[in-house]
Amino acid sequence: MSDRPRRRIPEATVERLPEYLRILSELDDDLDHISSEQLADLAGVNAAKVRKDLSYLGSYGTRGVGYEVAYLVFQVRRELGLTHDWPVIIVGAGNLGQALANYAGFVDRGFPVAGIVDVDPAKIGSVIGGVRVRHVDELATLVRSRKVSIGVVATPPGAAQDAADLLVGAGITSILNFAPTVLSVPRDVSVRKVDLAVELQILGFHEQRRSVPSLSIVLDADSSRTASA
Amino acid sequence: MSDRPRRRIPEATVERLPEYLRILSELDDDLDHISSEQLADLAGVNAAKVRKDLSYLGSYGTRGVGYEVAYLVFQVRRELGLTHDWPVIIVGAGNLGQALANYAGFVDRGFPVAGIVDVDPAKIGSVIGGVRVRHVDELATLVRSRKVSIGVVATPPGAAQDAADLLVGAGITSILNFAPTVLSVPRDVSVRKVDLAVELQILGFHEQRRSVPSLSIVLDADSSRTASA
DNA sequence: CCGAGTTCGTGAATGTGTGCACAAGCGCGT
DNA sequence: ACGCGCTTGTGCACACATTCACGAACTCGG
Repeated sequence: MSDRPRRRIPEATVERLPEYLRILSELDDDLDHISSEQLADLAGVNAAKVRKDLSYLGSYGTRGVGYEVAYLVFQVRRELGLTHDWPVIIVGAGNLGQALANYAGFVDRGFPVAGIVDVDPAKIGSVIGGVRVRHVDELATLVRSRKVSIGVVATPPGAAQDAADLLVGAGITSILNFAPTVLSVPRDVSVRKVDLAVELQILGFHEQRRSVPSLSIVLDADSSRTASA
Repeated sequence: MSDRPRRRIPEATVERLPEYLRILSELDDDLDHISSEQLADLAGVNAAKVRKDLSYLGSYGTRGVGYEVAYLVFQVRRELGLTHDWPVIIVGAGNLGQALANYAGFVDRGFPVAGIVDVDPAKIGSVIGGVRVRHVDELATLVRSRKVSIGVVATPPGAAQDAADLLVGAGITSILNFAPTVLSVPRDVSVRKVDLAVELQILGFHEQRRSVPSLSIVLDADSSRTASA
């Protein structure tokens, strides 16, 4: 109850912790300890990185033994703020919004869908993933009554900024944006963006490089981004 | 025709170029030049970064004037390998696979869906986004006949590694993985992963930090990740 | 043709992330 | 009780990324 090391955790580490957590959660129950090397293999990174990442949480490993899985899971969850669920609200019930609402991975990992809203009367009332689609006018009410702090923007690009404004107005402080648009929000609101086409374009870049090693020798191994376990 | 500076482009820059490209493509036609500062505002980054990023492509700006939009678009597209389309194949016709196939942003930005495959007989034959769902056995044939080099894994986690193996076996060299699983692939295959729940967990982490500024003062401004345009 | 104003391109400084390599600590067998 | 083998935790060096700051190059008005 008393301890809280509270070191500052590097952003790069924060982005890897969820992956470690997923892997640890899926391990066989009869495996009670895991070494940094085993975890590293499963996560497709190197062992030193795993140790350094975990060391930011405190010294939860035992030399010569490894990390106790159950305890480590608990610590990572605590650090990520997963001691309780974080309800999310989805704006936009199009293809993507529907897929997201149906995606079991959300609720499984602590992010139940508290609501879906849209402007299209044809969609309102239909039930997706167990949640009824409501009119966007009810957004603020929903956010407040369900104590939602995370919003997901799954609208067409043209409506994304409006959606963000609505979310911010309703008191949302974190936004996950799937629209190919840069959102403008107050500084104290966090935004993460996932642009599917951007991911493909990055792959396309490397793909193209691959076929033109002509000049500039082949000093471009690019072994990062690939895994081996 | 002759020139090709071919400097090595940093990965961080590669990840931003698609965003610049999108913004530039959406600009008014009557705007023929743009300054690094304007572009930076639109992209939510700082101007020096834009200039440095663009400088890796060569010196395509004019001091005192800015960058000629049309020419810059051309150069960025060339650098990203977008001089021609890159057909993609989607494995998995579930909610996410369907949403992806329906997503106009793919074809609009040069990544037409050459095929969708699944194992479920109930799904095979249905048409999504103008493409008919085929049996996964036809994957290799499709890949080869349509010269597909990019695969998208949109299967449940348990089937993701099998899907990746099939893609690699068929000759795919880049994979975009939406399944919450670490894929193991030969070193010469590029993999990018998008895990929706991970994104939420990262937001959750910051969300939780927000509510506990108690100790450790408030030295955590975290102004990155937000934009202002 | 010159000077004021603008904007690029980039060297240098700073900040962040990675990975090696090794001392310190733990468990187990004898 | 002790030594051996294993694994963590971390200092350090290097690589990568960001930002500043300023000279160079351009436009335009007079």
